[in-house]
Amino acid sequence: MAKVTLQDIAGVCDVDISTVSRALRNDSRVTTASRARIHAAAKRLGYRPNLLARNLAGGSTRTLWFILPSLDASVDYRLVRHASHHANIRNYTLFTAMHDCDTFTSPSSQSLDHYSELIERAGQGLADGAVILPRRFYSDLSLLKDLVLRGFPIVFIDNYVESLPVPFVTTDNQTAAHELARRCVQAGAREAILLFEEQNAVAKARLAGAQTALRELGVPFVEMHQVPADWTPEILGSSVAILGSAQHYLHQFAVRHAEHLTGKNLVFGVFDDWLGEPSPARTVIIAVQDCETMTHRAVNNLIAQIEKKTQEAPGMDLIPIREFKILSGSF
Amino acid sequence: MAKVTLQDIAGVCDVDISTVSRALRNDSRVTTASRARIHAAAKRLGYRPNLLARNLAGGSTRTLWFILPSLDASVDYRLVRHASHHANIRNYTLFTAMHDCDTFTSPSSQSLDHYSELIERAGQGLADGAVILPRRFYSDLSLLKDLVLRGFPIVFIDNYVESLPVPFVTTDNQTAAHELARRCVQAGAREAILLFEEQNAVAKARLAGAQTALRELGVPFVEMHQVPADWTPEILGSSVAILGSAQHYLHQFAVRHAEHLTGKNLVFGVFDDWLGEPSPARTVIIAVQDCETMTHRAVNNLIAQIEKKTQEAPGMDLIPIREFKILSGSF
DNA sequence: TTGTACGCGTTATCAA
DNA sequence: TTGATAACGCGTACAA
Repeated sequence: MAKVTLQDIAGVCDVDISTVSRALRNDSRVTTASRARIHAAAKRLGYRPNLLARNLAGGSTRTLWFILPSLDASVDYRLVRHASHHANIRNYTLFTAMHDCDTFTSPSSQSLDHYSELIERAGQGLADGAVILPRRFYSDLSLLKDLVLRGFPIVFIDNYVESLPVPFVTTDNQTAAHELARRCVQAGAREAILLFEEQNAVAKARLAGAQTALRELGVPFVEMHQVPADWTPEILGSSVAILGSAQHYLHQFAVRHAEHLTGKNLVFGVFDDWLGEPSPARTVIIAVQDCETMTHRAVNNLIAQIEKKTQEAPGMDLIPIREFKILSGSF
Repeated sequence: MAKVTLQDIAGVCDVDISTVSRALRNDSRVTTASRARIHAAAKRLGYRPNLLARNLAGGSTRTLWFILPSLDASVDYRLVRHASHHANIRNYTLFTAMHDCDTFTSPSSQSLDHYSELIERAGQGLADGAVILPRRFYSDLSLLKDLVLRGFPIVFIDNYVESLPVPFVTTDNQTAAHELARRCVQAGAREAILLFEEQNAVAKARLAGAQTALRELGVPFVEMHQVPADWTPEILGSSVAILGSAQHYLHQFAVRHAEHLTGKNLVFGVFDDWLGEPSPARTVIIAVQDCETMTHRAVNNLIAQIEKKTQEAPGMDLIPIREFKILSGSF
């Protein structure tokens, strides 16, 4: 790895290092002749600018980080994809940093360490700002709080941490779940099972939306995080809707209670994605989040913070669902 | 974003900047007293070391890049996860860089630009080495070739580019597909449809393995990338195996030919993952790649190149399948 | 149009 | 044990 520097080129071309620097940046104040000569020499020697040095001198990296726990849900990947796209448009490079990557031997502690380390590094000059997707509540918010207080540009996406004055953009989950539940009933369901957990803001909003819709429609439902003691699957009627945040939860639940669900007329209501056949449901209704708009808003807000150096008014940016898809079996 | 530097701390504590540097790195040659004083001041002022400067001075970033087109297949995510884990163990930080993130308006050119940009940046001081997953054949290999020739440490994973002398690690796809086909026949299939494309090394190896197995067992098959002109789905018998690289391809094929497949006794053979019920198949046999071993080998090889500064003997490291899973329907 | 000199923040090598 | 000083590679006012 012989590293070629501006100095080396300067030596070969017999000019000063600063002339080389200007020539390679196509500064108009350099003779066309020597500019060509210098470019040729640079190419011949295999010169590559050192980004560390350039960023250190320039005071900016034009780099953003997208910090999130994992990429195992396809919606996460879609967010990263679109965020990267919008960052590129604004002439920034976006890097993905995941902090649940290291949860093999000792899940909780390792993961927390890795999370802290990322938050820590974000403010150490490697990035100009960060989009953060906080999937759960972190026990230790001090590092994040420090970062915010020091004025490091941050935008939350999808989920948020209530106690921090940071702008965030998320789906209007309550309205989305309301509509999703309504459509499930419209598709024939006469009772419903809600699989939304209560532990994060997103699921909480979805639970609230679905509850409201079902109450308005007079459709009875149970929530699986607080199953009534006397409830057994046997009391189910023949037309049931099951709503949850991801295929994973619905399928797991269906398999576990397969004996009671077989033969029923099932409608699944889910967010973002469904792979394969709807089975055992007759129909799957999918609420697809608008990842493109979400990331567009998030990245623009972040860059505004960076370039204007002024914190955007922190607040919630609620994005509507992009579309509702209906999936019916082919067999 | 008031940036606090060593200089600021030095001013407050009335010592030299180099003493501060040593104190904060817990160098034993600093008085316990002043070390405490300096640490306190650093904490009070909210000092964060600038990683750009540190890496520039130190000549190394202890950072690896995992460059890949996308993360839409779950196996990709698993590779990144494990690679990050192994990098952390060796005290490196691994970043994920995707180059198909930018394929919305003008797929081919944009994506190529982004790919080139990443390859270019990898060698510009931001990383010490890179694990590269080349999903397809890139039209322009010159940048990559340059990087290799300049001695930048690289390891290919999963797929590879034949003309480059770079070590790579991949699954023993031929043996895997051979076994997968054998198991499908064992599960009752009397003929087979192979959906492996011919365009990349991985699929080619899988195709070859499956072909060999089926010939050995005397089971007739068709390849869907070169369907015989006179072939129509109607000639299918009642027990058919369909083999492909991912759920996506199998399901798409099944839906397209639903009318001819309904009622048949189907066995699916697939790699890595299957979400939801096997429907329309009776059984899905899944060949799960050993991502942990693959990334372990790749990262270790990469770090060996970096630290010993000697190119490891380039060659193919073939990893066996981790396990074969069998998925049967619950309904 | 080109060269000089300094700054970016940190580490490391000398003296003292 | 500490302080001065030189790298690290590049950008850029300022002077020539």
